[in-house]
Amino acid sequence: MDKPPSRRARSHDRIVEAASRAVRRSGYAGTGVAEIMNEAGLTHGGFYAHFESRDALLSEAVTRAGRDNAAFVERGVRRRGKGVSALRALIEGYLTEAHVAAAETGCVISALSSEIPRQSSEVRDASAACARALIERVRRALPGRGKPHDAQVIASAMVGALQLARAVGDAKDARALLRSTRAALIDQYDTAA
Amino acid sequence: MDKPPSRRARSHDRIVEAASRAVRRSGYAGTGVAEIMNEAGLTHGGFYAHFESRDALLSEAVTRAGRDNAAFVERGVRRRGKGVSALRALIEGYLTEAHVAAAETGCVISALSSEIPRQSSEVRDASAACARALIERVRRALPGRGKPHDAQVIASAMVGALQLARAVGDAKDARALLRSTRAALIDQYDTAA
DNA sequence: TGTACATCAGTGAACGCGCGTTCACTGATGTAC
DNA sequence: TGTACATCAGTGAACGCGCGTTCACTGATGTAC
Repeated sequence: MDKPPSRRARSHDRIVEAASRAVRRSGYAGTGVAEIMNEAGLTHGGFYAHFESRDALLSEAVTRAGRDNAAFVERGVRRRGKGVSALRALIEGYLTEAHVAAAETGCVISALSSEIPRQSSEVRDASAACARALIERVRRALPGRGKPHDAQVIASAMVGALQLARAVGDAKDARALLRSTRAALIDQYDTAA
Repeated sequence: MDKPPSRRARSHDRIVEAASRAVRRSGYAGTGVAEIMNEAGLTHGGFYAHFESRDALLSEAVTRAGRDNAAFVERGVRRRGKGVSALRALIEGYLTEAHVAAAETGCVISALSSEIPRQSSEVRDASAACARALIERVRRALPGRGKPHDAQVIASAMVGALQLARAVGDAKDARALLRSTRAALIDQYDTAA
């Protein structure tokens, strides 16, 4: 059986976990080493025993955030998935007011997308992988014979709508944006509808 | 007739113009007072004679960026607009590789969206107005009797696709994203097609 | 048109602050006997 | 099971740097006569 993780491994994990939330809450630029170490219950001095640089942490954090969120989405899809297509469950889970409010635990691409092109190649590569994974997750949820590029369009609309909903500031407008986009995507791409 | 603008007004204008590009190139967090003053041909000391704070500049900059880009888009739509619907001209102008590459002069929402929720209320309000203006511009381009919420969906897909295209890093994937989204939006919403 | 003066825009040095990073040290962990 | 010691993870002070902001001063602008 697995031996229990070392103290070091547990700390490392807590740091990355804290960073994966911080990065979605505060953005790449707003995420500081000292703050994260503090959230992980440590002092900032120990940071470089765990990571080569702040960017190394950011790239681990975004990868972790993508993975955690994917797992969360999978659970949601399975839970909703009684008599509802996977695509519909995915879209309805993503385009919710709860997701608008909870960026910290939500989709990492929607939380960071416009910052991605400005990052170091290390962080960009990790973030690009998350973007691809998101599109791939949409693709797998498509009913039988969706046109090959539908996943790209659906992912674009989902990410754009969530971000616009967060950006417009007004709750009523945000709701309208989510509702319109949910309806349009399900109407057009969910053949089971 | 208009009296010529004062030295002060000309400087103010150069600063805001420089900031409107800087903010799209480097993000809110990456835009510094000294750098912008330098780009405007001034030294940083004079900054606070023009603006109450850095945030005051950022909110002017985003407003300016939105207005300039809107004007640019209008010109593009008119230029393309020979025998092509306004909606098609708008979508085809927005979802291009040139726009992916030229964030600095492009749509301010696509350049900044994920950073917007983290800004001061001053900057957020100015940015939210740009987001609304973008949706409104799409709405005006819709053919006769588009369903009332189509503009929200189209704007979401445009913003999302442009950002994903910038995020995936790979030029081939970016092109595919743009192409899919252009085709899907025109196919579904451009009744003239 | 020219001079004298008041106002105003811009300069550059300085400030305090928070950041990423380094490092000598300490205290905890876990192995050897 | 207990002790001695080596290794390792974490601490906290310190560093240099760049940032937003302030300010006393200078040089340009433009008005009054």
